[in-house]
Amino acid sequence: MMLPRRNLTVTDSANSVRARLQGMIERGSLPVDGRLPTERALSESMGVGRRAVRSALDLLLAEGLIWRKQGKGTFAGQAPDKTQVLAAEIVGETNFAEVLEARLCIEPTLAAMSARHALPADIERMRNLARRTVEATDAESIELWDGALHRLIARTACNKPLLTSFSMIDEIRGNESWRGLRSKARSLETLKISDGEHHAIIDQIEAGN
Amino acid sequence: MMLPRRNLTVTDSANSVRARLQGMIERGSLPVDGRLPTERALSESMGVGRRAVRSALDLLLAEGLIWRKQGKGTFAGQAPDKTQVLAAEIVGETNFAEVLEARLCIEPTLAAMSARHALPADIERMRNLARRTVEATDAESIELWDGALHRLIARTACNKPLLTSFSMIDEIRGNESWRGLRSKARSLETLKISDGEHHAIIDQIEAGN
DNA sequence: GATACGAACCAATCTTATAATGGTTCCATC
DNA sequence: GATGGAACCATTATAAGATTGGTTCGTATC
Repeated sequence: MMLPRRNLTVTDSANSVRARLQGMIERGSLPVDGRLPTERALSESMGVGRRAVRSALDLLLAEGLIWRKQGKGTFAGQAPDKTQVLAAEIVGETNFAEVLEARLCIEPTLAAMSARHALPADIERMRNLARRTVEATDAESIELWDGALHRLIARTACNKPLLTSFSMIDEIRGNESWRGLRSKARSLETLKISDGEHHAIIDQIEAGN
Repeated sequence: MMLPRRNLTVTDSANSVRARLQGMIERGSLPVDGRLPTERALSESMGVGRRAVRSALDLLLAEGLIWRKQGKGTFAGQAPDKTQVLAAEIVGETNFAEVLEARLCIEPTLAAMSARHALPADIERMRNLARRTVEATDAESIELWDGALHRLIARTACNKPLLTSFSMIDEIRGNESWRGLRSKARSLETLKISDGEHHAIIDQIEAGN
């Protein structure tokens, strides 16, 4: 093992740690709650400084693979949102048209905010999700990838109140009892917001508009 | 098993306690959180048994004047709903600028929806609230009436998901810890959205735009 | 004998103190 | 300049004790 190039110093040890952590995450060798070892524990077990561990975690955080909370810990996956209960309460007091209206109010703003905050890596992931959406064949897969794209845009908008609102509305929309309505709405939606429009939106976000 | 005619007998001392408690509530001689003394304290201070106190509280509970929670206490008014809980959860994960952005996203849409659903009586109430807002002198009153106007517009929009989002964001905005920031934001806001603009908005809603 | 009071207990919550964790800064070393 | 180590800060978790509403039982007083 030789590493003569000291140029890549920042990414050198940190990226090694990142790779090992990513392996742990993807191997699923974590507690059920997805909790990672503490930074100090990782620093000791991997024989590197805590700074390198934090750099690695910063990378994983930017990739959306983990989330952290001071005083709580580091966890794989996405931060939990407590919007389910609220959504379940509302789902009986509204209808599908209202939910569509609400989405049309919030999502364009989220996209505009995302344009101001999204990182190149985020754009890359958006394009991947848009590609998976158009490549998907069955209705369930389309909904899965399309939903992931919308959630990614919402998350990269960096506005917690609006993100929570979006999550809640998205929870309502995803309600099981509206499966039939969703498929009908999707056929309308795919006519209007086709794959090309998806990429057009992402282009706008990338351009910062 | 046992529910004979305790109703009549208990009402004697219990009803007396109920009256005194109702007086306390309506007189406003309670802490800001509306907390009532504990059952044991009331029992001692009023010279009756704890059972009588509980009967009195049961009556007030049935009347909707108080709410209770085991291990927590007895409080005047209504129990906080889930949007308040959700708002309290995310108030620590956001900042004032984000809340302002979120409001600017949702409120214009709510006004537009209100224009499609508001009744003449609603318009009348809006004008009243706008008048009270401009007539108010101290900052606290302005905030009170202005908030009521915005909530009325949100309610008359007839869109439950968006109304819930608005309520949640409004709860965050009203957070106690941001009192100073709010007064600063208000001075900016009153410059832009003056009383004239309030009425202009209401005019638009009345016209159905 | 019915009712009310006091006491005790239970379950949920609050309060407080302590420990743990992420976030940050500083310093010594290479 | 980068790395590792240490210390400190702010937030959260955890555990123990106190508080509070919910419940039951025994006794006394009428």
